[in-house]
Amino acid sequence: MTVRVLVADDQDLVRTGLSMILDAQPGIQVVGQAADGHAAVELARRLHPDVCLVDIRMPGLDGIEVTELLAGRGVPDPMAVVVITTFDLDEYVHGALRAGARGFLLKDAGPELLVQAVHAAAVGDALIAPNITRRLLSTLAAREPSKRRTQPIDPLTDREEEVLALVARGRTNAEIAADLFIGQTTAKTHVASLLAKIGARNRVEIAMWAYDTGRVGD
Amino acid sequence: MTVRVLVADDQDLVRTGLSMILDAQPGIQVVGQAADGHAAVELARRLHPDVCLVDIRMPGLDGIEVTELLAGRGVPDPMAVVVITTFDLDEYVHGALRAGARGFLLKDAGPELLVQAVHAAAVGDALIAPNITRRLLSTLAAREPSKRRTQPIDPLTDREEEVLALVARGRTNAEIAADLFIGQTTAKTHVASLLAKIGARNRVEIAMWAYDTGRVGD
DNA sequence: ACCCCGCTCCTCCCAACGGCCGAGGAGGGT
DNA sequence: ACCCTCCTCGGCCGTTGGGAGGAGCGGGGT
Repeated sequence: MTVRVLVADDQDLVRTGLSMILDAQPGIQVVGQAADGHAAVELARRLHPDVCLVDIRMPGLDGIEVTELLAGRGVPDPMAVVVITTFDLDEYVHGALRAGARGFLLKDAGPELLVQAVHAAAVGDALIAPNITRRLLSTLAAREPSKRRTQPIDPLTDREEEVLALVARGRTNAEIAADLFIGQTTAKTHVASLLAKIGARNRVEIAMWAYDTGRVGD
Repeated sequence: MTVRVLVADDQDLVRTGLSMILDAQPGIQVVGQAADGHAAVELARRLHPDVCLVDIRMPGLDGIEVTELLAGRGVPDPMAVVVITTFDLDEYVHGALRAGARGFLLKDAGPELLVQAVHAAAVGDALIAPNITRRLLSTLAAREPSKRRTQPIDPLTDREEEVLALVARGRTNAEIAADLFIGQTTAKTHVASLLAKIGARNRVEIAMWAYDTGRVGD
């Protein structure tokens, strides 16, 4: 049950350093090393390691592109990729996580964190360095403050919620009627109720409200 | 430079257990314990601990409400709150993080993780349990895949971008015309171009597209 | 000089939308 | 029994939206 790891970093010292740290750990075995992105992808596909530890700055393919290829959406057999970098840049973090990374570390992190991140990735979990997590949380929180802003006013009925979802998806009254097996008149009635309750002037404002309150688009 | 911690949990055994784990740690001192939400808030405000460790399930105020009061937006002197729970529910996680938590742990986590989370919170960082991070990442990734999905097709002109923004905000053609100092006919022309370029069937779909591609709502 | 493109504006037409009125039936609460 | 809410549906009517034409003007590129 040892975790098989592939280490990819273009700096020889860093790469061997990381490998030694991991290899010294019981339960972890470094099965391959790569010095550039292309080699990393090729090795990963050949060795099928449990976890790939990849640096962002690499010649050829950078770490994010490697992650995209190994763990991105649409990849048939996604692998666990932990991204590591020297530079604490938001674009790196977002890029890596969007690409499907199962972990993100800075090189100034301690060895314990590295080991924990590898183990977490191996079992399908993900570990992000605490100093990065903090900023991630603030952007995360800033992104969804709503849900209370315009909500206090109204309890929507079940039917209205259904209609709301359809309106917010751009369906016409006729389509809504067909989807819900009701007459268009009824569909119009529900839409009218929504307009009144939400205080919207047209269905686009209904859609906006749905997005802002998180009822759609999540 | 010891970290002063407040532990809040309604279960006596768990609370004292957590306290003992932390107190046994060099550099960490438990300065207070609370068995319900109200006591936690009151104690926290009196003792000003460096980190508050709060359970979610508590009588009176639950952990999320406590977090909101101690670290929420609008709080003058926000404190570092680490939330801990037995139940791995998405609503808990989102609620806690939105409330301003600087950490999130499950009770089945190891003592090391707890200690690391406290230290991270103390210095302003945040640590989230790996098994939670993983799901957090997937919802995070699912939320912003766009920006590429429907974009490849069309370069919008400057004017169209302006009209797009207004359409997505629910303005009528007449209002758009007034805002941009153009005739409504022209406004309609731009909207028609948008419909064609984006492939939308009505202005709600234009608004949807605007939200999905991140041109509005960020 | 030319053409292409973006911005502007026009007309005609019909479907969709939204406001306004009313009304009946099912279900829960008192 | 009564009331109240929700869901269902009808008609009328003015406004808005969206499709299909065409057209003039200015700037940049060849």
